[in-house]
Amino acid sequence: MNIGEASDRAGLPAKTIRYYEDIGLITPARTDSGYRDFSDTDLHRLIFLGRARGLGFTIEECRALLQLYDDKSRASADVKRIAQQHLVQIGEKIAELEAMRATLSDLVDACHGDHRPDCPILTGLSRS
Amino acid sequence: MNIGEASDRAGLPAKTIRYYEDIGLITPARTDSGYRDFSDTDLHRLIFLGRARGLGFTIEECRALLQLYDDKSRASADVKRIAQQHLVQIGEKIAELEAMRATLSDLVDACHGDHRPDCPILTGLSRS
DNA sequence: GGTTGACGTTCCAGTCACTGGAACCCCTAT
DNA sequence: ATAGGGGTTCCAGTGACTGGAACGTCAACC
Repeated sequence: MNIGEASDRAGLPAKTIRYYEDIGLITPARTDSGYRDFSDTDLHRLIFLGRARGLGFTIEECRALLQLYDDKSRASADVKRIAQQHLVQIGEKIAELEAMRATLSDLVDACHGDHRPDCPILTGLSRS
Repeated sequence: MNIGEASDRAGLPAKTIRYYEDIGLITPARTDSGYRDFSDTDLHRLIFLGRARGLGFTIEECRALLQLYDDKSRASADVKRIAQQHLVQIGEKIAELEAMRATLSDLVDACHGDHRPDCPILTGLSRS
């Protein structure tokens, strides 16, 4: 199949697929005229990439996961370790955002939000 | 004060401060020899920027907030609106990360994590 | 067989918010 | 005079794409 169909079926923009080839995550075949020709295996890798990226894995983590995916003798523990590290990172990010939300929420609550120029949000942001 | 002291007192890398000048968020004076010369007002703006960025406001949001900060006749409602929009965005991001965490957590739980090659995480990522 | 239009190709530049590094200048102390 | 620790500019790179230009290919229709 060519890139349009692969794009539809994997749910990834064609641009992104070309980019993934550029950085060596996939290596689709080529037709005589130079069109990319995606096999089912290529498609599966693209779907895999879409999911893993959707779960917030970085490209390099995806590369590592794909290597494990290809490696028939991998230990599932290797995969689990990567996934668990990533879970920790997600947790940290959530905590960070929740701290932001709490701080900003306090500032917003303190702001009367009318036409007067006095604003606790700006004061809160600038106090040293 | 020159950039090193401003950097220390604002808690921002000198590189970042130069960048902020580049994109017009601050315009410190210059000495005869070309060194940047930060006033207290400049420092306050830097602190303001550091806080706002720390709360996840984008540079353009910071620019808008700084304009409101400078505008003696602003309405606090304008500031509140920006902050509330940002709160919504933070909430969305948290929800997204929590969905990721749930999915990935399920996959990790399903993985026995031993030396065997069979791995539910990889299977889960590739199933279409 | 010619034309149209959708699809494909490559390559370059831009995004966002910095960050690193090179090459150079200035200031103070010894 | 020199050494060092500042400062300066400018260019390039990050991550993960995305937009656009300029061009090639394919299938369908007349």
